[in-house]
Amino acid sequence: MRWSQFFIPTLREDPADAEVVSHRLLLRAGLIRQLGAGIYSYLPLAQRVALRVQKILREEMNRIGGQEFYLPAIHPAEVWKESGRWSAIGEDMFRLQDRRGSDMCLGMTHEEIFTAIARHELRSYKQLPQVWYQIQMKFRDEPRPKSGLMRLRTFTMKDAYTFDVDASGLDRSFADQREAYKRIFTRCGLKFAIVEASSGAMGGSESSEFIVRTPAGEDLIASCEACGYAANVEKATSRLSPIEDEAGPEAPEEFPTPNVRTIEDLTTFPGGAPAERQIKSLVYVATDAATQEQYAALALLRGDHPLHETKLADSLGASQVRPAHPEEIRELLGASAGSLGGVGAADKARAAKKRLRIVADEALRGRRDMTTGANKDEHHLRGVSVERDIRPDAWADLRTVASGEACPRCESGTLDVYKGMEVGHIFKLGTKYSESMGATVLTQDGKEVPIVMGSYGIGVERIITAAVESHHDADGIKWPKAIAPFDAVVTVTNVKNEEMSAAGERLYEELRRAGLEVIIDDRDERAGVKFKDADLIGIPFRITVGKKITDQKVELFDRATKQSEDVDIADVAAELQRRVFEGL
RNA sequence: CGGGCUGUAGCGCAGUCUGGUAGCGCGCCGCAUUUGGGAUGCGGAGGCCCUCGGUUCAAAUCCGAGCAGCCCGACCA
Repeated sequence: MRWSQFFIPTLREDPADAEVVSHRLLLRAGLIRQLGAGIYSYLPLAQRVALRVQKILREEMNRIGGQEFYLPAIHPAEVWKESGRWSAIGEDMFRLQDRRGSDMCLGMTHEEIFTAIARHELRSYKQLPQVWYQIQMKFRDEPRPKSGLMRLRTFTMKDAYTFDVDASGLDRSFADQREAYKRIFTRCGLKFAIVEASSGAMGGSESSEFIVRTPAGEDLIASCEACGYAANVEKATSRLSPIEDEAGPEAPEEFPTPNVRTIEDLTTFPGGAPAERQIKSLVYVATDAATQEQYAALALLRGDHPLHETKLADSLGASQVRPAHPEEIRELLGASAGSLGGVGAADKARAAKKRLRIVADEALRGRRDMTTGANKDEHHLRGVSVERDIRPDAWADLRTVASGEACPRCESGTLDVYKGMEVGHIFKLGTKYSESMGATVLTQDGKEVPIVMGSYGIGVERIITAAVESHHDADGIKWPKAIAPFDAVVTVTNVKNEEMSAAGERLYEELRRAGLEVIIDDRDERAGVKFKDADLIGIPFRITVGKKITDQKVELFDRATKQSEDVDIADVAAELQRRVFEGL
């Protein structure tokens, strides 16, 4: 390519709306332009990067037996109604109607569509396993798109689906995908962690996220350096030192607590209790994942422990939970937040004819002589034993872990909580979709069984974003070699100088013949402008053809290390080939 | 959906409080000089001041409604 004719609209100044590093640099380097909130156009430079990412995705998918499909992006509602997700998914789905008034949607993922194919065509265990994938546009009407390509409303996803006859087959397919993902992210120049995650509304038994650490990330990851434990905080646990309680009184004792509204208030109130001796009581409204029925949930935690809402939802089997409104709380328990508690809550709910489910955090197991609200404004109870006086409907891990807590897996480590972005997510789906949609095969002994599925996604834009977040400096992007838009740029410092210009053109042709992706900066600009632009868009290597050409020397500049050296022009092609292809 | 902020030239912004000729920097076009880290001079082009309505002799500016974007939170497959 010739820079003078190639569309690279770089910006000298930072765009006002871009705060996150990757967003700012992708705009400034002329890769993307915004069309709307969470909707971006990819300009030629970005498309070159995306195509290289996709090439890696295809190679690694094909390597584990993947077969590439290309499915529609617009779907009739029927298949989504069959799986139950037409109603289970809320406003995140773009919905529309066709001219006949039939419900349609834009595809936010493709489990239903692939399953619809599988149920018609897969009949026998002999056809399994199958590994199907595609690289396709996805549409999700995010409530809050943000940070450039980090959270988009339309994006490119490599989504793969596996079909096995049984759980052990799924285990193998899942392991294959996991290994493929490791190779993909490594080849793309990313450092990542594989973490346990909640499978959420996706369903299924197990899921792992691939996370790239960056301050711009939206996920919180708890990890232990000592043993390698890593989990999304929506799933992470930690080991707590046990607390020895006194037996306490025979029964809870009520006492007045005027003006006490919070756990904190009660720690300083005369006759109160330290936070770890209090029970925090939080009322939520949960939506059942299967029936869509709404009901109240009372979450109980140790006073100094924050709730993690995803954990609460998972423990209830709810598709979503939200904090109850003050009126709802009063209707249910007859008191305001600040004086709530689990003692007698079930009776109160029954009296109010409301369904209530009480879930207690594991850290409350066996605790006695605790203090909590009395479900009577400005009154609390002391001497509460959780099992004796509350008898929760369920025990679950509800607590959000914090940095510095002890690792749940190893003896010595402590947890570090850091921000990261999800670049890939793999799920063991099991039979959720095959059962609801009737995708079955016959086993060897002639039994009809639902196909056991897995689903595996990688966001192409997320890889690009993570690469920029991980590889940049004050001058611009430093693309990892495998996904850079070009391998090298030949910079002719002065195109009006015949000798430089001619040497540059000859070198450009030679490098192209050597199999390198090269762009020649043949613009009639001053050298400084060209250097700044080359640094900004982040091409890994720059060959500067300048004054030293009289001695047959050019300069080889490494963008990542900023090291440069003079090389004989005759040796450049071989040297570049060595550096570019090394490690790929 | 709640809170905050912003819509003026391609980009970054001033002007709005106190109504009266629409400005600055960068970029863009032409000419000259310059040519290894975002050159200099001279000349020039470029505007539905987000939209609609209202007040006024007069609105970028005041009032009302709407739309859009960004940030925080809620949310998130």
